[in-house]
Amino acid sequence: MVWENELNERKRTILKSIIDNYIESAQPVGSRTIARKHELGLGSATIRNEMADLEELGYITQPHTSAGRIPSDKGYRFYVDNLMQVQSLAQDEMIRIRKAMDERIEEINRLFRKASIIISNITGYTSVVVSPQLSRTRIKSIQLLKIDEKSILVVVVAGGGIVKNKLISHNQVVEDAHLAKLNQAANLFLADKSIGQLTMPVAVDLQREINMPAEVILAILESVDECIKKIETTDIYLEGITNILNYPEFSDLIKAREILDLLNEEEIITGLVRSVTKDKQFDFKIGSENQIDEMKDLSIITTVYGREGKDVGTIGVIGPTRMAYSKVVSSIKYIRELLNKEIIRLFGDDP
Amino acid sequence: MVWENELNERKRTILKSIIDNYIESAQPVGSRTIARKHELGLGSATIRNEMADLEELGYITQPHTSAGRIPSDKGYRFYVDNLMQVQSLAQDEMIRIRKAMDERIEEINRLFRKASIIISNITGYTSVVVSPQLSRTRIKSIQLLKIDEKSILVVVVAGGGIVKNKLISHNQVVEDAHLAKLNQAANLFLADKSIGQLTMPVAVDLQREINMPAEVILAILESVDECIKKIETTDIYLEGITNILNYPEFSDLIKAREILDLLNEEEIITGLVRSVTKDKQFDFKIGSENQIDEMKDLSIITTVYGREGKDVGTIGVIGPTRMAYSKVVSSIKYIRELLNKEIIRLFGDDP
DNA sequence: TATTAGCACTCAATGAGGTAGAGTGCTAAC
DNA sequence: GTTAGCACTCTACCTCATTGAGTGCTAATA
Repeated sequence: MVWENELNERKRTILKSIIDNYIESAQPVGSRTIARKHELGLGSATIRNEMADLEELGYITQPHTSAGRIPSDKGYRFYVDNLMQVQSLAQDEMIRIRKAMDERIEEINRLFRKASIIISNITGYTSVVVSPQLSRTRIKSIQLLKIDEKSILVVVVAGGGIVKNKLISHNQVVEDAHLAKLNQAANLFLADKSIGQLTMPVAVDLQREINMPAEVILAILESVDECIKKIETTDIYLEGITNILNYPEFSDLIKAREILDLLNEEEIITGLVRSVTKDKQFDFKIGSENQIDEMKDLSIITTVYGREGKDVGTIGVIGPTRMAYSKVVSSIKYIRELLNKEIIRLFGDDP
Repeated sequence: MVWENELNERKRTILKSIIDNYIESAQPVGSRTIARKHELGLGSATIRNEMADLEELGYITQPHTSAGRIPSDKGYRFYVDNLMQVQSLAQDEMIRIRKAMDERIEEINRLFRKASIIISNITGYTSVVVSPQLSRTRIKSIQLLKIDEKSILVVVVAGGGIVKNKLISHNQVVEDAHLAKLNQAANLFLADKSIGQLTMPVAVDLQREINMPAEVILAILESVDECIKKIETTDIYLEGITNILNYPEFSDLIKAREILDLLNEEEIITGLVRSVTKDKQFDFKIGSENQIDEMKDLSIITTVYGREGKDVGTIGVIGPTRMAYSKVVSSIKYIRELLNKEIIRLFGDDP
């Protein structure tokens, strides 16, 4: 791994300068550029020597002999770990974000989508928001409704305005009293947290009490389970996918298409994003650190949001490895703050 | 418009040959190619003369003096109206589609998504499915559920497994009896088809009967209305958006991005697709026939599906003007057939 | 010993010139 | 009416030379 003290102060300054420059210009950075720009009082030759060292250590590379240097993944890694300065957002950007978030949203899913859109707008990259994984302790109520003679609607309600339902059709007439009984049973199982273990025997037991075919009972209970699973499933909100086409590193059509297709695979993205981020920390996955080959020129920055320790979701940005890391971090930080406020407003003091 | 008899038999044959060729090769088609390929017994010079005529009439154009000809929008229009031969799908493709559609789906929305995916897979273009606009006569039941002391869930169920709901929070304790009354009232309004006209006065009227604040009553009735509106709203399922990157005419990054962004604007696509298609007919919008400027190199083929005369949705394909029109038509035809069967299975004999 | 000026060298990018080939339009002959 | 033939046009492609940014190395300097 990166040996923290491998680089003296001067090398760090030069590396930072190279990376900052490259992030902005997308062009390999030469020694003269650094000498001129940065007031180090050093000549370009000295910087050339340092750059040769940095290259040997693997922090930067040369596209070809007579070009400047570009950061390697290792270089970016050192940058985000040690060099990057994160300033807070400019006042006008904060205002812009606040304005966009202003509208009161009562459905939590729409809130996530909105947050995602704002992030991609502000950063210019692709944004990703993964909803928190809600535990079933969050479920408030289960209801079975008779829609007509031959169909029953299962409704499961959780905190935060989340409602899932499933309609079941059968060819048995179900009596109201029986349905009420089943309703009770389902809620009981829920309290028990054991609804996941519903099996045929349980249904047979119930059947003794209420005069309904075991299949119908089973179908109903399975639907309840399905709704609960839906609540427990995380949703993913990706926005600004086509933004990556704005960056010169993806001007190759074939590569661009590959990446767009990848970003459209929600499961893959979910896998990539589900990081083991510690509370409030930012997690960086730079280029090839994302195992997947197609991601070798992309970085992902993620962090968690939500009420501490309880149900946390992930929020992040996907962009080229040459990403404005500090800008992205400060943007996410600010949006997370607003998002958390909204979540608390919506979920209130639920367990 | 196109003067139907402007073209004699030979010109038609040549035009068809040019277009078929161009659709396949994406290369301008020269006179020799036509002379060689097509057994017309004509020399290339004769065909050159005919092509000059066709160009003057506006059916084909030349990218530059020494290139072959490519069809103009007018040429494509004549092609789809008069020349195109639609054969039925190859046996193995039918099997492929049937296999993909095989899984029994109970939720109509998932059915539409699946159909959309299959179309884009089979054709290689972007597919679009717009769900039918359901009229409120289709609504089966409205239910108001008390979730806890301070929240009420509105559930509206329509045919085809469609369920919409909305959760309302308030700071009034609502009694069960009152809720039941409200429930009745909502269903009454529904039968009346006048729920759209709910206004404050109505709520005040209701308030006389049941002891609840007018705001709460109004909020509930408004939510009912909102759910009904959601049911009446069409959904759109776009798949295979990135497919257009496969075609050489969009190898220009800037143009590609423009088109991808356009395709991501669901409202615009809905507008484009909502055609005045007559029953069962296919509707072609070729290139600049789609008013929108960014669409000038794209064509849209749409048709309707669903139970005749009742609630029809739109199904279609968006691709380059150089599209395999006949292949697309036969694919859509076949998928529509399967889709209709499923719809009848799901909706049964509802009104 | 650290720094730097100077210089030879490398390589991508750019542009000019030249060629090949696909295709056309026109003319004259069939 | 059809077509062979030919001059012409234009793009695509190749090659070659030039430019300029940037490097590494060496020798001189502080």
